[in-house]
Amino acid sequence: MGGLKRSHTCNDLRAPNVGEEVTLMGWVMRRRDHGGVIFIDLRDRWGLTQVVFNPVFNEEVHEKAHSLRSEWVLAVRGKVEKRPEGMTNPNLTTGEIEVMVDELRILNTSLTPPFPLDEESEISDNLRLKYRYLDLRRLDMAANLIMRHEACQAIRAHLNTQNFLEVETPILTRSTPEGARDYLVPSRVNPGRFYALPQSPQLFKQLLMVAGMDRYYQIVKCFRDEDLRADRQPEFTQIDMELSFVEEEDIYGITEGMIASLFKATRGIDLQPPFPRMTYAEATDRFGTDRPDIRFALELVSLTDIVRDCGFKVFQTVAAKGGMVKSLNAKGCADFSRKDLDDLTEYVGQFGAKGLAWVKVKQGGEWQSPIAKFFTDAERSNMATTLGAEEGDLLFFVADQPTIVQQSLAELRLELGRRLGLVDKSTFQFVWVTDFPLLEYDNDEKRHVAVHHPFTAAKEEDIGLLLSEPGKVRSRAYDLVLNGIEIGGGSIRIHQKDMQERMFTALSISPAEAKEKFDFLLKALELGAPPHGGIAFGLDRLMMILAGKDSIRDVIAFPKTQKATCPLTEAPAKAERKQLTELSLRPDWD
RNA sequence: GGGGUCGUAGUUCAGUUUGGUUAGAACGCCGGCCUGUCACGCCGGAGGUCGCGAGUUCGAGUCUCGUCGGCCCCGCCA
Repeated sequence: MGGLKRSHTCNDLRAPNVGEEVTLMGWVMRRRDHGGVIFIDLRDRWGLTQVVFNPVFNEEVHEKAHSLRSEWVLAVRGKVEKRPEGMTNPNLTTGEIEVMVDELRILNTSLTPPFPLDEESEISDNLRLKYRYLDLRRLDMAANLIMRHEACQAIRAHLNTQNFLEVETPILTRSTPEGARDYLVPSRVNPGRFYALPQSPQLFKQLLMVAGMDRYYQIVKCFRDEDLRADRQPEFTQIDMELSFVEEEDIYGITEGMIASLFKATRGIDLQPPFPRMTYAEATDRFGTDRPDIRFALELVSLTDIVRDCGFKVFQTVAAKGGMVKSLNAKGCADFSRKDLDDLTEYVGQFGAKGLAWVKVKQGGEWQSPIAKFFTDAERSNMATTLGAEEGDLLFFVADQPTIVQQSLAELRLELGRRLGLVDKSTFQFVWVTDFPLLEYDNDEKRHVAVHHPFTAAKEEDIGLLLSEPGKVRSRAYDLVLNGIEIGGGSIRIHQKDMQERMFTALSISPAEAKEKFDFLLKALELGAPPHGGIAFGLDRLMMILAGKDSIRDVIAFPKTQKATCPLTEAPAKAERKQLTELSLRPDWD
């Protein structure tokens, strides 16, 4: 750097610095060459400072500055000057000053970048990821990483005051059944054996409780080999916590404090814990989902009992066969066009709904609807009352098996919320969802599987039902939902060996299989395991929401494409034959 | 595994509906002019494997089939 030493960043200098001699280093963001005076916006991670090359001030340096181009790396030494009257830039934090350059060092040149590095241009994801180091040089992307750093700092600071211990757990571990597909790593020294990358540090953090660590946390990578989404990457980061001698209320309190300090540190927002709570049963009943967006109403209304004996065969049959008829009232939407209704019908179709019945409530409460004629006056009036229907409203109905009704109406509700502008994007609405079912029946596997995971404790009063009516047992699991997005979940764990064995039985995991795969856990549970529980948060999703982005890729430095590739490194790549042989792998491809 | 959508200059896009002369625009880039700009301005210029491969046709950016890739979604994600 030619003996120059940086004195300030590009977001440091203000009016009080006028007169100081400073040295800045950074990238050429933009140049405005007037033939005479030349302006350069110099950029670093912190911001922009306008540096000026004036031939009257220093002719030699001005001459040299003509060659400067986008993204060249510079060191400039000069004097901070107050901008002339009327020339300040209120859009820049450094807009009151500029640096009159007396010495210019070109630290590196740059090819013309493959895409503009401003904040406005929308570049295709492929190109952004291929040149991610350029993409991240953009100030808005840098801001995301900076905010993520601040979030991690706030989390650590808060948990440290609460007597937590940060402990690392293995990345090379063993596959456990249930849950997502594992990433496998072959073992060279143990031919035919494989490590699995952790889907979460679940068992290790429980073992840390058995070890007496009492309060553990870790900001840790987790791996799941499943298909990607805007909010799902194959490797993602969890804020993982576990606590001993606690029950649900302790977890809620600790994490509400942590989330509050996180929001304060990153966005300056004062949240008001405690967050509202809702049981799983209530959430699915009112919103059709276990992650309700409570920023707007438009709740689902059950009509199953009302239409059980009605004249409309579709509804009647569904009700008779144990299905469900639910509805929602889109207030004031009776002016929706035929196309709107067709679009929405198609929309709910992708969630399995075979149709979307609708009613437009006209003058005097009269029904305009293809299905109006199937109902008696009394039935219509009964439904209208239940739905609070008024003139100008649009009523939607879905009749099917419960899972389809709930999901399609939950999604229809969100879609209507978006279309009608019901969502206040500036608010953060948290809700704890509690009392999840412990188990659900899996039609493919022909057995019950854990809704949360196999180490989740059942509610005391439901334990008796574990083997007789497993589907009715409620668990001590909880999720934290923010604006309709699941940002975290956890549970109070099973801490006694016999209870864990009964759980495996309920899951149709044989004692032999349990011994083979979970012997280490069962042993630990009979060697003084304390009562414990915990929770884990999706850091990427939290940051996505805090940064106001639609994809977690925007808050991850080097994310992967939807096909789980990295355009920058071109991972995954082919392996050398020799490497595979060393791993005792004999591929039958190529 | 499935559905949708996009792929044209370095970038972002128009052109594809209804096949037809030399594929356009803006920004960027290159050159010239310019001493107060801040998305500087003005003048000029260069720049194209229309993702790839077959096919239909006198003729394909445009139609058909296949294929590759980006994105969104369903399934999947304890």
